[in-house]
Amino acid sequence: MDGDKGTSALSKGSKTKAKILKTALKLFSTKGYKATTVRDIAGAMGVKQSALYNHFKNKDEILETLIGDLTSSAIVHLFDDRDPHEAAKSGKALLAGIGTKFKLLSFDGQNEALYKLLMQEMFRNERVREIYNEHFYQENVKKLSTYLFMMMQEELIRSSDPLMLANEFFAPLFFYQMQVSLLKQDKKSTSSVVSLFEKHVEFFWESIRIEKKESLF
Amino acid sequence: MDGDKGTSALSKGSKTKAKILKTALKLFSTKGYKATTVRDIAGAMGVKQSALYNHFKNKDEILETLIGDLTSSAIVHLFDDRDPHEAAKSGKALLAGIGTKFKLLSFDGQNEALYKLLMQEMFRNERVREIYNEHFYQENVKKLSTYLFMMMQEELIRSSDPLMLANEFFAPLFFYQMQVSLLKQDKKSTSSVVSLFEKHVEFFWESIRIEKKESLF
DNA sequence: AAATTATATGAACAAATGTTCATATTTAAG
DNA sequence: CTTAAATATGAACATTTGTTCATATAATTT
Repeated sequence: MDGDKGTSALSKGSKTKAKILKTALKLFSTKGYKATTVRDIAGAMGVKQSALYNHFKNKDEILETLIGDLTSSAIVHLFDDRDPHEAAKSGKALLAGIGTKFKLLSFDGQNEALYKLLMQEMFRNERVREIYNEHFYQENVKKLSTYLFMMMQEELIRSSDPLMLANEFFAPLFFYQMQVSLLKQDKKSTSSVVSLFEKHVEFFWESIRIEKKESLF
Repeated sequence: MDGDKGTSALSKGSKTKAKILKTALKLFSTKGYKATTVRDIAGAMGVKQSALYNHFKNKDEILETLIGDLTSSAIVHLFDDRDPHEAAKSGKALLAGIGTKFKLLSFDGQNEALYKLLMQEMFRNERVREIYNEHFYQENVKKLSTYLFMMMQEELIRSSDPLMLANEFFAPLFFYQMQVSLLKQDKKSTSSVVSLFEKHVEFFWESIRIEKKESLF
């Protein structure tokens, strides 16, 4: 019934369902859930409103489905699941990778829409808040803090509160992602913000790294 | 007609108008603008819906007024207007002051509601986006970067890109403010985030300050 | 106290919106 | 080709929602 995306032999049915979700996401993220009507969604895909009810029980179920998809979205899976110890040893490269991932996600249309939906619904929908907090925030910050802790043990970075550091690394990336999203909405240039992603990684790393001992000289 | 707030001799009329705005802000920030009905607002203040139309042309005008108030809100005036040179000389104390201000604002009910309204409407209302960008973001970051530039000249902090630094200082404060707002919504403990405000200032300052020359020894 | 102004009420309306359903049309299976 | 299942349509519905307005009540001024 579901799953199996990417298969070209999909029954037309599930293709339509996917189209509804895609269209709804675009509209929800632009106008907000409440301000988007069932007619808007149907109209945008060249179909009458009643057709949607063959695929979803009601409007709420469309939102629920999108919210459910959030959990498997790219924005909640920041880390490749490679060996943690190896990852930690790579030091700055690991952080640079995360920075780049954030930057790229800012420019991925699908992710951008999900991000905007998240930001708008978070404040009025407890379930969205829960997903944001557990999957998007907590999970990533915790994972990051364990990496940072390992880096401390490897004496790559100075010893301090890993959770604090993880937050300090995470927060600006989140913020810059928001800035990109806002600028793009008005078709303004994003170049100044884009450079901030890299500058952040650089600045952060310089703040925590242990200067190589001049024992070589 | 307007202005003159704080005067106890206010005509009852403007008191009602203020009450409408206060109630509407509370509801808008909780349920979102579109999901809040005129009946909701009237009901919350124990009055019939039609009464509101003696004070505002329509529902939109209530939102417009609240948005207009954003400009004069505390969240856009982070800096006391004391002498810039004096402020810059105070170094870390200046940053600590801003950090504290952010923290306090997170726990001010009025500000919290405005913040939530801002966050929700920003993505679908161009005017809100403009106010956020110009008054809340740009203005503060620019001001902060001039302070940081002065600190560089005073050799209090290391020389680098002031605008980048300003963003790096600003972003986590913004993020932590959001976190507090979300946690409070579910009546969860905010203590861990609260400490992050101070830790951020500490971490940031340690990252940029120039270690006192050991010329004294 | 009378008159004027400001504010509140109740009832009503039109438009918008989510939803249903009987029927038509398309697609897939036997 | 026939049949069965899936999907789309048009029309209608019950609510919800923003708004208006004539009238009532309260407050302020003269």
